[in-house]
Amino acid sequence: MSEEKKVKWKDTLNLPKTNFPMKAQLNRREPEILEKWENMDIYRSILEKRKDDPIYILHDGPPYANGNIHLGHALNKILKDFIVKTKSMEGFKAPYVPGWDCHGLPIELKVDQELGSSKKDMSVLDIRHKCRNYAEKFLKIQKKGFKRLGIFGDWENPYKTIDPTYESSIIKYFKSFVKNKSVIRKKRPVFWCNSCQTALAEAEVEYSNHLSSSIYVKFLLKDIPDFLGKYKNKEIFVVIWTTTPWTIPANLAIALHPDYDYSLFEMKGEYYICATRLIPVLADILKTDYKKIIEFKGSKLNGLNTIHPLYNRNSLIINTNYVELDSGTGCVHTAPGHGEDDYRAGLEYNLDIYSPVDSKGHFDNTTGKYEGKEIFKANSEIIQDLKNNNRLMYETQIEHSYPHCWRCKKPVIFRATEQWFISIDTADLRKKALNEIKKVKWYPAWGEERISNMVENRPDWCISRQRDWGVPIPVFFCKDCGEALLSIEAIDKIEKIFNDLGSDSWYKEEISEFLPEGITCKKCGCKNFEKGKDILDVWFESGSSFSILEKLPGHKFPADMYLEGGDQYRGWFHSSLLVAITTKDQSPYKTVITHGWALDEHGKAMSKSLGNIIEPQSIIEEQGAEILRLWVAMVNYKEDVRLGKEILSRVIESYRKIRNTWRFMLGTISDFNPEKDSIPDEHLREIDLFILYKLQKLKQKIFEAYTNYEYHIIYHTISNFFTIDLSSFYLHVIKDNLYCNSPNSKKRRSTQTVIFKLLKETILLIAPILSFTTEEAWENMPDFEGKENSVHLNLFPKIEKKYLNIIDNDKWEKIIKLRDKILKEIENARDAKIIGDSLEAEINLDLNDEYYNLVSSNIKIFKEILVVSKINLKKSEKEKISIRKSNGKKCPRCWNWFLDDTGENKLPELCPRCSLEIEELNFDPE
RNA sequence: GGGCCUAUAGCUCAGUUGGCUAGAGCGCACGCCUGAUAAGCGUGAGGUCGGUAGUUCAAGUCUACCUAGGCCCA
Repeated sequence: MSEEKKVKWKDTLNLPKTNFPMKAQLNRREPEILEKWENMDIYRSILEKRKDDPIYILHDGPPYANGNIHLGHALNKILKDFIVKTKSMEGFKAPYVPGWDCHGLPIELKVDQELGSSKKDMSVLDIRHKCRNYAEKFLKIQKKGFKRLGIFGDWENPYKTIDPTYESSIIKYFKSFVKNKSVIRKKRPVFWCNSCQTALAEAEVEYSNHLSSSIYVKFLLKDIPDFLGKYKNKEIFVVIWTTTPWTIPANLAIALHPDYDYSLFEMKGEYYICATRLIPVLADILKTDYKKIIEFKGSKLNGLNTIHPLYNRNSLIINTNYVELDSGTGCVHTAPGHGEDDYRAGLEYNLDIYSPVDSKGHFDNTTGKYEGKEIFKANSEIIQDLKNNNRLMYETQIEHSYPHCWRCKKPVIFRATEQWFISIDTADLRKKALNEIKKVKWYPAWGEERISNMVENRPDWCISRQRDWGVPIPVFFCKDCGEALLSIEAIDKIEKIFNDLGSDSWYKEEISEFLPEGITCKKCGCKNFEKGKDILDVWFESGSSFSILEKLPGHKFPADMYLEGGDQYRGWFHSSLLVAITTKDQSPYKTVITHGWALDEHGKAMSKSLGNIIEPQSIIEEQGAEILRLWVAMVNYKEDVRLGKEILSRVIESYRKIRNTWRFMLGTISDFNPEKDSIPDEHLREIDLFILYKLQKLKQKIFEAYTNYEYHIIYHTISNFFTIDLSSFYLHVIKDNLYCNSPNSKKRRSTQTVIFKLLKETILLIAPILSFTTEEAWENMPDFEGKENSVHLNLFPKIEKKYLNIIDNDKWEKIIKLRDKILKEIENARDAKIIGDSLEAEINLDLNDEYYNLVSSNIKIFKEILVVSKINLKKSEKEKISIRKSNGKKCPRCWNWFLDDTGENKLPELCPRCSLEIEELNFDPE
C-alpha cells in the first residue's frame, strides 16, 4: 500500500488533539499564570466565593526578615499553601495572612556592620530607622520569593511586628503579665564588655587566644562527713582550678558531679580531695607523689561547706552534672554571677547571683580591699593573697580560647546584671501551659512530649535585651533611688501612644507623655523618673502574633493550625503558648504540625562550609516552582527531608507523567461537548464504569490523606493511579474505541464522558499541590456550564457512591489477574519473535469452567483490555494459554488483524468494522 | 552531656495489635511500538529491613546497647 493511502486512512481516525503542550517550560509559563492570578485577584476571589462558609485559620508564623528565602522557607510556605488551598476546596473560608518578624539582633548587627564607626554619632532613632529600612528591604525580597512559589495569601497586607498596631498589642499583652505579677526583675549573667560598657549577645562575641593565669586553689573543708571521721582533726582541702582568678571573690560554691569518683588523698603532707581520675594529673603538675586514701562518689559531699580562701564565709559543695573530667580537678569553682552553668546551679541551690563587678569592670564595695580595682589588674593581687593565705596550690600561665568583644576586641566577661523575667510559676503559667498542651492536637504525636518536656524544665523567661531594635519594655526607673516602676496606668497610655505613633515614640516623646500625673516612686517617694532602655525579647513579639486574629475581620481566635519547623517547639510554639495563656487563658492553636529540616541528598544539613546548599531560586529558574511543590508533596515532611540531584530528577519524571497523562486525556476529548455529548450512566460501557469505580476509590484515599495532612500518600496514590490505572490500563486500552469508532458513536461518547470526568476530577484533586499545572490544564478543558475561571475557585469533587455499587469488583479483580497472566505469555511470544505488536496476536485460552465462563461472558472486554485481534476460547480442566500470530491480514486503518472471509466488505482492504465506519463517513479513499 | 526524632531495594514511600517466599511507583536492564512520539506499552533484575546482643515457637515490627544523621538545649 502506498504511503499516501496510509496517510489517508489515518485521516479518518479521531486522533488526540490539544493545545496543552507536552513540554512544560514551567520557568516561562509559571510567571504567566501568576500574572493571571494577580489580575483576577485570586486570593480575594476565593474568599469571596467562600464568604458564607465556616472559617478556617492557619496562622502564619513570621519568618525573620533577613536574607533570601531558603529551602526551609519554601518547604514551610508550600506546606501551608497545601493546607489553605485544601481547606478552601473542602468548603471553608480560609484566609491566609503572611507575617514577618522584623525586630531583633540579627538585623541590628547587620546594620551595625554597615554603619561601622559612624554608629557612635547616631541617635537611637537613626539606628532604628536604618534597621527598619533593612527589614523592609528583605521583607520585599522574601515576599517576592514566596509569591513566586504560587502561595496564595494576602500579600498586600501582611502583618509585621513593626506595625504600630502590632507593637501596641505587644504592650497590651505585656500588661497582662504585669497584672498577674509574673514580671519580675532579677540578676542574670550576660556577656559584658567592660570597655564598651555594654551587654553583648552570643553573636557579638568572638573567640580568640588569650593568656590567662591558671591557678589551683585550696578550699578548706569545714564540715567533715562521718565517713571521713578518722580525719576530723586534719585539714582537708577541696581543690579547684580556674583561669579567672578575679572571679574567686565571687565564689559561692564548688560543684562536684554526683556520680563521679572522688578521693581523699595525701600529698606533700596535706590532705586533699579531687576527682580520682585527675589526681595523677595534679601530681604530675606538682612533680610529686601521692597516697590515695579513700574513694567515694561526689554525691557524698553534697551540701557540705568549705571556707572561702579569701573571706570569712562559706562556699557550699553542690552537685551538678556539668562537671567534666577532661581538665581541672573535677571540683568546679562556681560563681553564679559570672557564668551560665554557675548561674543555673546557683538558681537550683538558691545561691545569691553575686557579681561584685560594676559596669566598668571594677570591683564593688563588697569585695573589701579590691574595691575600685579593675578586675583583670586585680588578678595578680588575688593570686598573691591566696598564696599568703596558704590557699594557692599551683600557678601557671596558659593560652586558651577566650571570648572577646567583636567591636573593641578586648576580652569580655560574664557579669550578672539586672534583667526582666517572666516568672513561669508565679501565676501557675507552667502548670496551665502543660494542661493546655494536652488539649492541642500535635502532628506528629511525639510533639506533645517534646514541648511538654521543655515547658516542664524551662527556667524563668528572660525578656529584656540591652538593645535598640525592638519594642521597648514599658518601664521607668526612679532617678533618685533606681527603683523600677511598672505602672498599669502608664502601660495603658503607652499602649495607646504606640498604636498611633509606633514604638519610635518611646524615644521621641517626653517621659511625661507616658507617665500618669503625680505618680511617685514607691520606694523613695520622689517624682523623677527616666525611661527604661531595654527592649523586649523578640520571642515575646512573635509570640504575640495571634493578636492579629482578633483584629482582622473574618478571622477568629484560637487558630485552627500552626505549622512550622521542629525548631519552633522551643521558639514560636512555646512563646505563643505562654503569651496566649496569660492573655487569653488558652492555647492559641488547636492543631500544631511540625515539619523536619531540609537536608542534602546524603541527609546532611546544608551549610556554607559543606558547600551543599540548594537554593530554591535555582530550582525555580531551572525546573519551576511546581517541581518544588511536587517535591514537598513527595517526601514525608514530618521527618527531615532530603533534596539532591537524583531526587529532583525523580520528581521531574513523575511530574512529566502526570502532565502527559492530562495532555493525552485533553487530546481525546477535543471534539467532546460535555453538555451535548455526555452519555447517561445507564448507557456507559462496563469498562468505563469500572474506571469510574476506581476513581471513587481514589477520591476516598486522597481525601483521607488530605484530612491527615499526608501529602506523600497523595503523591504516591496519584502517581500509581496515573501510571497503573490510567496510562498503562484504561487509557491504553480505550484507544481503539476512541480512534476508530465514529466520532458520535455511543461507545466512543461513553469513553469520552468518563475521560472528561476523570480529567476534571483528577485536576481538582491535585490543585492544592500542582497549583500551576492544574490551572493550565483547567484552561484547556472544554467549556461546560459553571466552569470557573480558575481551578482554585472550585470545591473538591464528591465521592459518588453509585459508582461504587455498580461494579462487581471481585469479577474485575479476576479479569485483571488473568490479563496479567496473558500479558506475560504475549511477552514470551514477542521474545520468540512470533509477534511484535500485540494486535498481531491471536490468543488461545484453554480454561476451566469458572474462567471459561468469565471470559466467554466478557469476551469483548477481554479483547479490548488485551489489545489483541482475536481470542479463541476452549473448555479444559488444564489451563493453557498460548499465542500465535494471526493468520489474517492487518487492517490499514485500525491495525487489527482480520480474516477476509465474509466477502461483504465494501472496502475489502479494511476490516468489517472500519469498512462500515468509512461508509458512514462517506469518505472517499481515492 | 541532656530532651525529642530518623535509619526498609539506586530514589521516594507502604509494611495493622510480632506470624506465610518483605510490597508499590520511579529509575535501571532487555524487548515491543511508532496513531500520547524529547511520548506510550510489556517483561525482568534489585533489599533480609543501619549494626550487635537479647525476649519469643516466630521480629523489619518488642527490649538493651552501639553507629550514622537531624532539631533544640547545655
